[in-house]
Amino acid sequence: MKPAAEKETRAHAVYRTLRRAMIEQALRPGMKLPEDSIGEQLGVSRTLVREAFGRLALEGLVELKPNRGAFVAYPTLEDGRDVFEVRRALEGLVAKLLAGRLTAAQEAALADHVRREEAAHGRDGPESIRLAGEFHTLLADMTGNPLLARYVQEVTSRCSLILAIYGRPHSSDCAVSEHRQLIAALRGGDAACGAELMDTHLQAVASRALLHPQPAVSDIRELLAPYAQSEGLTAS
Amino acid sequence: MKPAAEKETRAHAVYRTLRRAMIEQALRPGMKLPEDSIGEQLGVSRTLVREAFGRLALEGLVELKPNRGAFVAYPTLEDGRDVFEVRRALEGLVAKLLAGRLTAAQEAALADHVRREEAAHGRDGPESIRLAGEFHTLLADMTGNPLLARYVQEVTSRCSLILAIYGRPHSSDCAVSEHRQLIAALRGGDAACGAELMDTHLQAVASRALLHPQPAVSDIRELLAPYAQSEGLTAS
DNA sequence: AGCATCTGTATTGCATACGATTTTGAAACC
DNA sequence: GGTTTCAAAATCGTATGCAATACAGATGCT
Repeated sequence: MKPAAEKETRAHAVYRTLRRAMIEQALRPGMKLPEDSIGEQLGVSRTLVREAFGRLALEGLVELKPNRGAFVAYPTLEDGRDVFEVRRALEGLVAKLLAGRLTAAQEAALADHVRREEAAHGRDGPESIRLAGEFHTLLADMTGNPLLARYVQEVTSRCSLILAIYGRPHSSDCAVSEHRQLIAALRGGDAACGAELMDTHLQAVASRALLHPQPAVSDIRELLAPYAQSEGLTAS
Repeated sequence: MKPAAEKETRAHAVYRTLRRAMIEQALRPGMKLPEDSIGEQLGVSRTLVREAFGRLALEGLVELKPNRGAFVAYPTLEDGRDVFEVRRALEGLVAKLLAGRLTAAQEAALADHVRREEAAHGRDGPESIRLAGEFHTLLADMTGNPLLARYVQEVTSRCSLILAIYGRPHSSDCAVSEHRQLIAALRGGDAACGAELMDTHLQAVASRALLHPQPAVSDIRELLAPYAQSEGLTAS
């Protein structure tokens, strides 16, 4: 009956929960992440929270200050420039690998995703940001290169943070049409053209990121509650 | 720039120890890594060993099987191809960024490193492999892009494993001269030329690792060696 | 003998405990 | 009033303990 799915440890659930909370900006850059309260809120012990922190730190989403605790990363503008630099190289490779090799099913999946992006576009809430990122990870997955896919996911996450800090409120407005163009170019099959378009798209995303300060923190528990529930984690 | 005088937690020391042991092939691909015995050997508790495992797993050096424990990763040939594919993209960027921008100090550091590579070249032991990898991480560090540097370090680590499994004994023989050429090209300042040379160098490394030719039958013994060892079987 | 089932043991997943370090905040001092 | 001191509280780093799972050898059945 069941396709022998992975058992998915709870530590990983905590990781995914926190990750999503950060991508969707429920947890804002710079916020303190106390092991105790987060564990309590998610119904797990500090051990698992720490495990998640370690992983998130490696992905650049949290910063671990020795003996002082974990914080949602607050990348500088220069960090942002570095990330985009790497991202362009990685996604350039994605485009090169995918150009002219998209299956019909893949094209459908992409079209479907863009449609969802469009639907979420009105309310430019957290979902819109997440979907825009997921378009790129979806493409990366299609290369069949797991390492490449993981790296793209990571730089995409980091970019979400950077946009959260420096991006203008309506920054993701025009992304949808650019995604459509990109799909068309990849279907066209010219690798150079696809890579080029990907590059200009990313440059556009990067340039949309300009200086813009952001508000401060509030209660972590409240922010996490909806995430905990949707991931199957229940507090006491 | 961050002052961040890291206090270097013991967990990180465990990580570095294990990492080096794997790069230098003291821990061979496929070996079981029991938390208890390793912790005992290193004088720390399982907690810290687990923490190190988590990090190493993310870097592809260990494989974590749920409820079964940690093993030194045993990448397939296809994994190897994927790694080299990403590696070429990343290091192509390194070359592009560095071309014509090497300071005198940097050139000196590179020359010095190549000299050390040459020195270690006679005994083609683990040290030779490690140094060859470190040349690339050294270059990546010089870009001043920490993310790029981390990725290059990671793919380099993974390549070390792959070479340990599939590489021929004298595979790193000619690498030194290629490194010299590369430095010269970067000093020359033509970005395209530097990137090109980096690419061919990496292709050469990859093909030396038998990624392009199929592994011959005679390699089977070597493929099985790590397994044999982890099972307590001794061939020769 | 060959195969399935059971049971003991080793090892992991996770929680908890405790000393160490940092932070807080109030009292003391200039 | 502003700064310094110092103790209490909060939080982290690490070790250890317990339940759950997986593995190996023994036992029973055909």
